[in-house]
Amino acid sequence: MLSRRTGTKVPTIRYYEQIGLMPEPERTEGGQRRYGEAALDRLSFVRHARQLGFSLDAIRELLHLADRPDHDCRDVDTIAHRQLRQVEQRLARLEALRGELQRMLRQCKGGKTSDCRVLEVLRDHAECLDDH
Amino acid sequence: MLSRRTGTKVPTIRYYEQIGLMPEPERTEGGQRRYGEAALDRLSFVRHARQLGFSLDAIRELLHLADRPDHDCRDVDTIAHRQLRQVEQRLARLEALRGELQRMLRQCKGGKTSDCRVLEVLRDHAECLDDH
DNA sequence: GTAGGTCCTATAGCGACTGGAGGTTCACGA
DNA sequence: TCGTGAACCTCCAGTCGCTATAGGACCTAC
Repeated sequence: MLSRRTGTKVPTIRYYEQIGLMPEPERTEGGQRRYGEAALDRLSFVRHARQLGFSLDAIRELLHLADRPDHDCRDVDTIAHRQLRQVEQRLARLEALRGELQRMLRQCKGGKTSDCRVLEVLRDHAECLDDH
Repeated sequence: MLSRRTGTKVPTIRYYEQIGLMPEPERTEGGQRRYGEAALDRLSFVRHARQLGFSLDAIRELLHLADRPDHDCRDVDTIAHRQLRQVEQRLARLEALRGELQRMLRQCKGGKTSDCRVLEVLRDHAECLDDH
């Protein structure tokens, strides 16, 4: 049910429950979980934050803050900014990698692996432009 | 020694040995590892490829090809191109995330968490521009 | 009543390391 | 030659965020 309505695999929901991100739901007499609307909202929140790249720890903080409506929202802002900075750092790094890979591939003229430029670049770090 | 000369932690080298990326080196009488130049070169190659984002499996293939000097270098090219494509995909995804995070943060005007725009966006996926 | 699909728990695995415990060996200085 | 301290040894557990499997129990519809 919950699984299908949020596109989340069952073991994932189980996992969230285990680490305390999702509350333990009611059970039928036979022991199967039955979820309410609140659980659906919470799971949607978690999944969406995950898609935006937030860590489960960050999401735990966000949920904690969302449960305190009177709290100043500055803390939420801080977490989101932190996440943005992380994304920007990863972007910068990946852009550098892309450049290096492209440069490496441009130099390849075919032939034997013995004079393959790609392998040479990998062998000799000094040939790199940026110091990853 | 090897650890310091390549900036690789000892357990990491141990791990590479365990999964067969690094050969088992000679040992002293007391059982301690002693590495030669070949091991240094190989480890440098691995580390550099890792820094360029290649998976250990891809690196295994690359090493395999590097050991066959007469082989056509097209296979090397293929692996590097695959890697480039992966980097480009990750870049595209991260750029979308950055946009969404920035948009979310621009809307925040401070105040209580109860009307925090950031939390609202997380709650309501429909507010998102792209369908991550 | 029974067939099927979904659910249950528990456990192990992924990639690529990292860290710790508890003990051994090596290199260097006196 | 001995002592000391650093670096090594093996083995195992943990990280993150799931995912998969095995071997059952249950629930719903016909």
